[in-house]
Amino acid sequence: MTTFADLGLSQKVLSAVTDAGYTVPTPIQAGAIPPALMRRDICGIAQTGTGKTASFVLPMLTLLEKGRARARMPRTLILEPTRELAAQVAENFEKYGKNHKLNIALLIGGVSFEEQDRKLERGADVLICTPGRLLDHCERGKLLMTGVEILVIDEADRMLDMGFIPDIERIAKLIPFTRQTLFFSATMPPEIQKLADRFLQNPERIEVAKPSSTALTVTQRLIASPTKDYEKRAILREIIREQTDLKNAIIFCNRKKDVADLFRSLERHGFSVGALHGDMDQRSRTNMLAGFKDNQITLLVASDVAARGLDIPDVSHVFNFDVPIHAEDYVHRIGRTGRAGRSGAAFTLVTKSDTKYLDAIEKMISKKIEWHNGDLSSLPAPAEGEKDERRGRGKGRDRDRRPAAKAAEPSHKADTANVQDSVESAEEVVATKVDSVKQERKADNRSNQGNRDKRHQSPNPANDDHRERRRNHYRDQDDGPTPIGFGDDIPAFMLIVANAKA
DNA sequence: AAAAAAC
Repeated sequence: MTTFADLGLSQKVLSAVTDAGYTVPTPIQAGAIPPALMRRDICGIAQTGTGKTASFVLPMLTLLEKGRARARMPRTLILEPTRELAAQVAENFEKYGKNHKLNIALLIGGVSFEEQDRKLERGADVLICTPGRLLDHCERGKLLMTGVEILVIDEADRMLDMGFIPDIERIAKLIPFTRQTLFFSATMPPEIQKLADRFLQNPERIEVAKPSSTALTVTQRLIASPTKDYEKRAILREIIREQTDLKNAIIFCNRKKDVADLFRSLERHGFSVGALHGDMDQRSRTNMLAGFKDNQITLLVASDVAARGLDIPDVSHVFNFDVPIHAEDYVHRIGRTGRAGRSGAAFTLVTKSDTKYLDAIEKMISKKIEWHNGDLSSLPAPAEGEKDERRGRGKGRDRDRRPAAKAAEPSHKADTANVQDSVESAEEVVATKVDSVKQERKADNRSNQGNRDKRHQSPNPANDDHRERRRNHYRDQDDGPTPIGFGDDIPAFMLIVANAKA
C-alpha cells in the first residue's frame, strides 16, 4: 500500500503530515504529488472532499524549500473562487508548513490592504488569492509576477460559472511561460478542457472517481411546504425541533435576502444561529464560519457561497429552505453532511412551484427522494383569494378540492397536535413581545452611540459599505404590501412607533 | 427566480 513516505515529499512535510494524523494518501494525492514534485503540470479532476487541497499544498511546500522569496516577487500563486476557500487553503499551508519558515499571504477582498501590503513587501513564498483583489494589487504596482514558479488554478469549473475566466487569463499572462501549472476542476466539460489546454503543457491527468454523487450515508427527505416565507419558516422550525440527533446544521437559501430574513427569524425564536452570504462584511463572514466550526453556533443559514468546498467536518444536518435552482447545487449542498463515512440527514422544503427543479434533481441523482410527511397533495388547499384561485379558473379542480380541505381543517391534527399548535403560537407571541423590547433597546443603542464595532459584529447582512446599506434599505421597503399582519416578522421600527403612541 | 468577486 502506498503511504505518504513513498511519494517523494520532504522530511519537513512528512513529519507535519504525520503529526496531523495521516499515513495513507487519498487517490488524488497519490496520483498528483509525485508528478507535481517532478515539476510536471497537473490536470486534476476531483471534487472537494477527495483530499484535493493537500494534493497541491504538500508538493508545493516541498518544492519551496529551495530558494527564498524576494520583496514584491511571490514565488507561487494559488487562485480560488471564494474568500472562504482561499482562507481554508491558507490554513492548510499553516498546518502542513509548520516546520517551514514560509511567508504566506492571503489576498482576498473585503479586508484592508495594509496587512496584505506588508506581507508582499516582506516577500511572499505563497500567495493565495481571489482574482479581484490580486488584480487590484497588481494595478497598484505592488506586485511583480515575473518570479512566480508555480500557478495553481483551483475549482476551475466554478471559476467559469462565476465569470472569472477573463481575470484568470489576465493573471496568467503576467506569469512567465516557464512556470509549472496545477489545474483542478470538479468536472471536465469541453469548455473547461479547452481552458486546461490553454493553461497547461503536457499535463499529467489525474481523475478520481467522483464520490457516488450523493453519499449513501446521507438520509434525504422532502418536506411539502406552503409557498409563503413565514409558513416555510414555521415548518422549518418544526422539522428542526423534531430532530433528536441534531448536532449542527447548515440551512441553505437561494437568495441572500432570505438568508438574512431566516437568520433573524430563527434568532428571534431563540435558536443558536449564524448567517453567511456574500453581501455580509468580511469580518462577520469570518466570525460566523469560525463560530460554526467550533460549535458556538448550532445553525448556519447560508447562501450557496457555503455550498461547495468549505471544509466543515461533521455537519449532522443540511436543510434546504429553498430547492436549489441548479440540480448540481443540491448535490454540493447535501455533500456538507455525511462526510468521512459519518451519517447525515438532508431535508428539503418543497413548494408547489418547485416541482420542476425537484424533477431535475431526482433525475441527476437518479433516484426518487422520499417525502417525510406526505407529498405536496397532502398540503391544505390555499385560503380564499390566494393566487391559485386565479390559475385554477375553468379547471374546476381547485374548486372541488378547496371545500373538502376546508371541511377537513378543524379535525386536521385533532388531538395532541392541535394543543401543541396553540402552545406553539402562544410561545411565539411571547417571543415576539420579548423581542420587541430587545429590538427597541438595540435600536436605541444604535442611534445613541452608533457603535461601529457593534455593527461589525452584528450578523446583520448590512455591510460597511454605505451604498450597500442604502440599497438594502430600499429593497426592504420595496417588499410589497403584506395585507394581513407581518407573520412573525414585525419590523423593529413599527414596534417603536407603536410604543411611542401608547 | 441566484450567487459569487475589487474599489
